[in-house]
Amino acid sequence: MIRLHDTLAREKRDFVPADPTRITMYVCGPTVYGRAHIGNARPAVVFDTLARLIRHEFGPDSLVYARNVTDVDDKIIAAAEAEGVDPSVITERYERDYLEDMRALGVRDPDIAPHATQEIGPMVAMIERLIANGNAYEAEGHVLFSVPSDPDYGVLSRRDRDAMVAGARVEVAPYKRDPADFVLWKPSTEGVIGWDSPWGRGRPGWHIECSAMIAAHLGETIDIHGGGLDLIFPHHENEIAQSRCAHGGAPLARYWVHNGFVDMGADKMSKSLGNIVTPEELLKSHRGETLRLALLSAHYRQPLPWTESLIAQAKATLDGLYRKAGDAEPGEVDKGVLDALRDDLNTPLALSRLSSLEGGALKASAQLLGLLQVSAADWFQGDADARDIEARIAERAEAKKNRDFATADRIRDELKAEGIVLEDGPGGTTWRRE
RNA sequence: GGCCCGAUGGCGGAGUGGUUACGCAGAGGACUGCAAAUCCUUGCACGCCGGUUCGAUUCCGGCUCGGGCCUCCA
Repeated sequence: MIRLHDTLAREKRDFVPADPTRITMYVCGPTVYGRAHIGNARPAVVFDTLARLIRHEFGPDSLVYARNVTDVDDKIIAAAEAEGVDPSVITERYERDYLEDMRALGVRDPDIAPHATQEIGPMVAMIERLIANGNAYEAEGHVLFSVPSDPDYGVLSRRDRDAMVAGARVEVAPYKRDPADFVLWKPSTEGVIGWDSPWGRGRPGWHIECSAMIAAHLGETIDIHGGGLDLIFPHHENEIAQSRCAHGGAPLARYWVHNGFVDMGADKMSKSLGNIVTPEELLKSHRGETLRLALLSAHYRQPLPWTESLIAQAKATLDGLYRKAGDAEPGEVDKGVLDALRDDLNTPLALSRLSSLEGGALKASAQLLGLLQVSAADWFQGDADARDIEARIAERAEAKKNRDFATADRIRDELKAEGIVLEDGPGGTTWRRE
């Protein structure tokens, strides 16, 4: 039995899917206007790990995992204008980069990757239904969701309308009937990306994208909806309102799962704060599994301070695990690891269990976490020039045989300077990348 | 101001009403020509003040500090 912390209930609940043969999970994916940072990677890694666990528990074909791509957005439009190119140039480039980065972190592609620009029809249809139901209205080319029309608005973030309005830090547009109302459709001026609609040429608001794509691909009520903590309000709150009002009150998701932030120093990492570090940069000097282990080293709901020391610890831990696993074939997944993961995806506890395992059980258990995915030889030696290194090791062995330790040590030091570490064992000398 | 979350040893980080997390780093030893790796041993903790209790790091209240959200945000 898997237990998950449900943000709506603010407590851990037994995870009982509506249909165990078709479990549905939706996670808010990237808005592709720039390179992903390591904070963006956390939900991708966390929910990838959850997907692996669900498939292990319920069967390989039990889960339908959707992660969207937001490829129409004001930031994308701005980036395209800045470069003087079509928005699709921007979105295609950064989606490709995103997938490359995530794959390097051992994140499997989701089953479905809906793109906002490909789903305009369902969005328009949902907006029409909301208008018909009295939950939305047209004003000056915009369509707005009427927050006062939904008495349950605010259940996820637990805030009442007065609090939301009082703290609002953005000017209230004059066409809004209520300051809390949010945009479902907005007009596009000439030359800006847009689609024809009953309300004129325009483009969808951010929140309706997810609601419409979830309904189109997964159904009115899904099992798990995931994303970062900062999406609780307003994004997920608005999704709930739209979907529930469009679907006769059917709940949008049965479990709401939110990951904490990756912190830089005292602050969260974000593009607007300008304190980001990207997988692209990190992957130049660290392997993807190292970064993945670092991201899994804290519980997913806890903040994770990102430091050089964290990465170094992850690397050292992984070296040790690869040594212990050796060339073993994956065996049975350890029960302690499973129990830790079943308890609200307690990856730090699962990782601590790994250190007590070896061989096939270690390999199988680590692979459930997306770790130890390559052979030990690949991990330790990788693409280093084996033939050259073997030749120099032979040279050193000859020197050692002649008790010419000065030469032997010189060769060892030279290799060390190239990032190759030698280890003399009873069966001879082995080598690995640092 | 409102809502929410956190505070554990040098670092990361679980967990628990009463006995050891675990990992990384460090120290000592074994092994080694010297190292590395490995093995053995080892030191270091539960923000503050109250309360409940035979007993609290663990439960409750308050406080302090830190973080997040309050319509850009994973």
